[in-house]
Amino acid sequence: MKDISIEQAIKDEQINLKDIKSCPVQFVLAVNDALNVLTGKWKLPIIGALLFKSMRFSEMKKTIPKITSRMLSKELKELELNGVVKRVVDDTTPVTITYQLTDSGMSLNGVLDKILEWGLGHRNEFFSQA
Amino acid sequence: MKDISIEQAIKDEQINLKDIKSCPVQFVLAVNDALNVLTGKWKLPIIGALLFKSMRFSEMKKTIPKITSRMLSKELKELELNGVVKRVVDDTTPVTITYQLTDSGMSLNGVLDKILEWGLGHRNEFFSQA
DNA sequence: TCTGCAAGTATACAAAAGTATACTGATATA
DNA sequence: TATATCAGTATACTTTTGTATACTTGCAGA
Repeated sequence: MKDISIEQAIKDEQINLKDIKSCPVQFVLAVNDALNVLTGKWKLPIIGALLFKSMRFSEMKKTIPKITSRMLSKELKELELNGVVKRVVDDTTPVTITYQLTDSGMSLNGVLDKILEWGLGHRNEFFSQA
Repeated sequence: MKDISIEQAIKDEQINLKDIKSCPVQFVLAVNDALNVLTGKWKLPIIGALLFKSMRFSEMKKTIPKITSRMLSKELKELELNGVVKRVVDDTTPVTITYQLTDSGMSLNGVLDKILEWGLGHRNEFFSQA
């Protein structure tokens, strides 16, 4: 068997996603990446805001209810470090700083759709039997 | 406009998932449900184990490296409360207790696939440019 | 009777995540 | 000159999460 990447193997359907949930390190790492990007009290509101449109720090503070400067700053740094958010410095006077999602960040939209779908289905099932 | 459920509206494509990420309470709650079920250090290992097969407490302890009784117990209770895990008491002597995923729990498989997919794509993009 | 498993509980502690509040330094506007 | 905005930092504190370790009750087998 040729030595190809996991991603290629998946594309080629040599590996079927459903059958390997309990498996290799790379997969665990990938899932963890995704969950780290999504968890904590403020990640979702921040990503949600930026999915709507790119914004400046102060605008985000107004948009996201109850968030403090400290948390917004902290979370934005983390998201930037994880390659989900881009901090763009525009060379006006005074400088304008804009936060926007990277391509990866944008593609979280699909993940969130799936999560939302599950959540709605789950609530239906759960509350109908309870 | 008739008064129909949100889920129906989505099915009927009167609402498009992409356009309402920053919107109604029900949606925020649903996404939160899903994330609560997935976050914390041990939720994923536990769900992963149970996706593989139903298990008893002691078997889970052996299967999941480093988890303590306290954490396993705590997390299982929470997952049960959230309708993701079922605790089945089998009336043998002595009684046998088995943990298994509910239908909702099983359907997390699809969500995890999507998350995994994003994680792999993200790692690719991220490490190729760094 | 002694040992050990099963399915946890109890207590104490450490570390991570989040909150509250005040402050900066540079620029812009009244 | 006084005030306000922007893009954050700094410090101290509380809450939530997770760890370590020991213990419990009921039964089974040697």
